[in-house]
Amino acid sequence: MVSIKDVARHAETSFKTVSRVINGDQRVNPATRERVSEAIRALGYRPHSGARMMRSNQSRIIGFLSDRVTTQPHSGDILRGAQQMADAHGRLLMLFNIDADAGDDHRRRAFELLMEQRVDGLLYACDYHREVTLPLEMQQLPSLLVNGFSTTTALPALVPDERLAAQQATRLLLAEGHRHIAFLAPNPRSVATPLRVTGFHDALLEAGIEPSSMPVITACVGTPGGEEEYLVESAMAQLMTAETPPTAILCGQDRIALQLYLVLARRGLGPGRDLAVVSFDDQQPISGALTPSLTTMALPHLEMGRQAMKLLLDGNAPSGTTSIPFSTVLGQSHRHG
Amino acid sequence: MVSIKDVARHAETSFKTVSRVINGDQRVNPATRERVSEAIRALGYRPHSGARMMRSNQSRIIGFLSDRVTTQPHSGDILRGAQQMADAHGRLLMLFNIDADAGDDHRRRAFELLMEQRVDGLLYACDYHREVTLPLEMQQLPSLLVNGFSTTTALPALVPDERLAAQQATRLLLAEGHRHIAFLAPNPRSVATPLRVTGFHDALLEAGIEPSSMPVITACVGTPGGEEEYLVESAMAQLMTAETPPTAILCGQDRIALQLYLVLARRGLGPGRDLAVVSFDDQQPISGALTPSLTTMALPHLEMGRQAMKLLLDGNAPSGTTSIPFSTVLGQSHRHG
DNA sequence: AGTGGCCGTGACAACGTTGTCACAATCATT
DNA sequence: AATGATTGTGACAACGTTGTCACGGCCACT
Repeated sequence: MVSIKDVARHAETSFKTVSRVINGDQRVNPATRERVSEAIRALGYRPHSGARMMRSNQSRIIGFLSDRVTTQPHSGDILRGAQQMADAHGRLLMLFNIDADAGDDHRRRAFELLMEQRVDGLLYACDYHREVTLPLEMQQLPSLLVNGFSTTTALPALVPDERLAAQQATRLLLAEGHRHIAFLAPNPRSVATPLRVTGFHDALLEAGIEPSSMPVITACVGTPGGEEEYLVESAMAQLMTAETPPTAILCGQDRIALQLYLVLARRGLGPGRDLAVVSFDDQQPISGALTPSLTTMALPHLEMGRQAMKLLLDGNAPSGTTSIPFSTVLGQSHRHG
Repeated sequence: MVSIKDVARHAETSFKTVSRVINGDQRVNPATRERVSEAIRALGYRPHSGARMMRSNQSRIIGFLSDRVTTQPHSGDILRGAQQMADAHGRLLMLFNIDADAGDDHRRRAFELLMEQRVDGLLYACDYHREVTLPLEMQQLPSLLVNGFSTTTALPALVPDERLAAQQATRLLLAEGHRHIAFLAPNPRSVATPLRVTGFHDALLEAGIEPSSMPVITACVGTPGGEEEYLVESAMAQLMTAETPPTAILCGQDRIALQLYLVLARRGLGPGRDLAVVSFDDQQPISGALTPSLTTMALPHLEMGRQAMKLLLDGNAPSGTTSIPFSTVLGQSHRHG
């Protein structure tokens, strides 16, 4: 492999001067600089990151510990956002994925391997919004938690603003004139669920509606991130036979919305025509395939990834947990019937 | 940061002996070895990958160039599989994602950055099965293409066996006794489409059915991997009013199956009851949420990732393009009505 | 007892880079 | 014209590790 000394020989100068050119040092004669640049091109020289790392004592690498991020389809955007921002700051990403069945020692080993790479910082990303127990060693270097929170460490964390998203989604339906809105709530074992219910209620209160008068029905049970079962059929049967059936349904997640579309189709009802539907998450395979197009609150995965990396690199992450707003994807399904 | 010399001082030996212990050299007195191990633990020593890299002239890092892999939800499993296998072989993964809007120079820069890291090998993964033009420089080091193929370079490549999957899916329906099967074909601009049609026809021929007697209708148009539109409603209208309507539908992808479920629901028909349905891809958000459960041919993303990494590390990748079989996910939807 | 081989250990150089210091040449200042 | 500052350049050490070589001590042979 061609080194800085080979370049120096070719450009007939000292290897130190070559180093200066590479690092953009101004105090180099333009003519010399040109000779050196030419030699670099001619020889196809590439700086050796290992040597640089040793001298400068920093790697310009950020570790990305992904807690099953690639398992759940849509959260991969966290990774994408982080990578975008890392690249914009001239950093590289070293990825280590931890699978569901992995124990605590596996995670510790992953951490250890990244430390051996002398990563300048560490992002720990979860597949879905939940609590995690982190290796305490993570506090040894600049670290940030994405899409999760930890009560055992004081690391800064970024999570989606579930409450606000629910509030905004509900406002959307209220603005269309709906006064009878049901919430098909997601898995009660998910941390997002109570927050989304709160947001739902907050919006109702704003509009002067008594929250307890609006039905909240659990439409998904099972293990979050694992095997889940949907109860949309029975929930809708219950709702539609009530004294005052809802004119709008807030679905706790896109999978529930998908089920709802099917139930409505079987009943000859059209979303956005006979019944307004708004959902959460914006899981592309679903939201991109449903017709009429689904109005959904998109999880800010990309944005969380970007922000997390930015905060990490700027070194000014606020301690504690920061909530990132969802973005609203307007489809046809929330329209008034 | 604590170095090998600090450990040596603490263990009262030479730093060379410490190096031997770290690298598992057998010719070290057990007592000394124990003293050194103890010192390593006590001081929290971690080998410096940069220094090792420089001496040994290899990084034990594999570059992963992802051509929008994290954009399309389900293909992230390629990354996951590659990481699993890399870890099993004591390698780390350096990730670089190229976004859709990025030009050729962006890709070349990504390659250059990975080369500066002195990666020992390179995986180039595509978000969906398609042709790519690769930077020719990739032939400078062991590289492998995953989920795509290149006609401009001779790099080994792994792709899903679309033809076989379609053949197997069709056999499944034939085994249930169906003799009138329609294929709702995916995007004609996708490379998978003609291969899946061929597999469909191969299975029909095996069963002694004239392929041209079975309808193949395009049910998805637009830009593959981008904005797509589905034509399932009209396709089904056409099929169900035909002289001999099909008793089974082969859906070219899960998104089409999702649409089909909706169309059938509106017509009061049940998949797996009134009409058999088999699909492709196993996009979890869809296949995991549909009821009755969808029988679908799962894209071998995880397996391709694992195999690609294994072939790369073993250094015996067969030249040319290798097809990897799908796996069959049996649900209820393919049952006989 | 003398010879050869093995075992455990250490001295030293080298990998490719950057930081520190120094030096000569040029320029601006007194 | 002498002095000081600046500019361009190079010599050298150092980062943390591993490969090469060599050395002393012990054992098993002749």
